[in-house]
Amino acid sequence: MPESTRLTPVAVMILATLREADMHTYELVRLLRERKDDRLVPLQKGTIYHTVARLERDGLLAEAGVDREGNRPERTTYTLLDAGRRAVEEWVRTELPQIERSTDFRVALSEAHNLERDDVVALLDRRRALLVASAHEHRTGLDGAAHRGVPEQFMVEVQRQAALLDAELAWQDALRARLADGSLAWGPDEIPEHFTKERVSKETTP
Amino acid sequence: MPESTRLTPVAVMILATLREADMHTYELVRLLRERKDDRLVPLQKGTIYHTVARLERDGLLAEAGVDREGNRPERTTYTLLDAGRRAVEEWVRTELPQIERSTDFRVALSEAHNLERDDVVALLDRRRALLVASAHEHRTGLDGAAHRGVPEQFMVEVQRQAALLDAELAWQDALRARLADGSLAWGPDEIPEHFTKERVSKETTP
DNA sequence: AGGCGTATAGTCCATGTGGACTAGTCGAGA
DNA sequence: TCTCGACTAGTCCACATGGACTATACGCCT
Repeated sequence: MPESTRLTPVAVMILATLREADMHTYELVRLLRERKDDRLVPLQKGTIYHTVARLERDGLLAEAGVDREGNRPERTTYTLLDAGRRAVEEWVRTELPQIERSTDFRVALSEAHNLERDDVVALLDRRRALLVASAHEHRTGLDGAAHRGVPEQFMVEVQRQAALLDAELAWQDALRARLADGSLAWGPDEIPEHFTKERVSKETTP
Repeated sequence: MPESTRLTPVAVMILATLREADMHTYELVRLLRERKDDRLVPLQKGTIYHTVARLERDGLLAEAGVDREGNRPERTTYTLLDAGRRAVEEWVRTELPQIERSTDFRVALSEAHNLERDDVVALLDRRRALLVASAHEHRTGLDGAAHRGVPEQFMVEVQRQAALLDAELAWQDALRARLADGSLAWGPDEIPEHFTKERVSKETTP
């Protein structure tokens, strides 16, 4: 019943962040903004509070107690459930091979390190097929339009898309190669441990 | 009072289409889908009906009478008002120089032919500055991360963005050049007239 | 002639999102 | 010491979107 409703990119970011440590909602907001994750998706407070509530309702995360610091309003700390952990992985697996909805893909790429190297390579291969097909479709569309005498000014956006698809393909092939030959460190096992500790503590205890 | 609320991409497409001819909502749906404009933005019926209602409320378009063909349910035909015409132009002027929110930009680019050549060139120049700045920011961000020992696997998405920014810059410079030296026909005056007539009639009388 | 599928035309509700608003607390300066 | 502004933490409402649902009419096959 949980993974029936599709996750939003914001939801994925929240779950992925909770993977690192339990925290309360306001801290999520701060942390995500500090890390500039709003460069991918606009992170409004309202949205984040709503999303956390939904995720709790759907059993992907749960309250882990209420604490109050000093005299401030008490705040509810949340923890990631197993279902949540799995949901992130599944979402990445779904979105990583996609080519449309590019912000979903960017988020998926940002969270791809939650998956194993081989997994990612396979997903990128599927994506590659779509990229090639789409580039081809754009080219034939442009040719057809040219033949039918469609003025070029109406095709400018399509031309751009074709150009960017080429660039994307080149970039992705380079990434895939580095993943396949092992020259790019990947996954939790290959994170230098000094960095693992640093990650959360640095921002949560300023 | 009208242009206070920002237009959505769907709204812009609707207004731009009404520029060509008056039509009723269902026809808008069909036409936009036939032209594959849903490649830019998902075009749901619900969304379009709602959007048209909003646009009417805001005085950007208006009823142009109700007709019934044969015995079919009667349908309301809408016409574009002057405020609507201006709103499209303004929207394009706002979104064309932007670099984030890339689907807005793609729509703006698709509708850029509603603006004059020089206008577009100037807007693209403003956009170019942002592209250059963003590319630079990404590069320094990557350098900084490398120095601080951030594992590369966390920076993959940023690397991609940097690569795509380069490609975008190259594409845009090429377009700008063709606009500036006149080698790309632009604007309503430079559409071959056989095509102008063809455009609406072909799809509305099948 | 009757029935079935598809096209036409549109409504409605659940979900998601963004911005405005509330309200208490801490720190710095007049 | 009082006040003002900024930070903390969160609620609430209006708007946008998507999908399901309704209902009639037309064309085609049998």
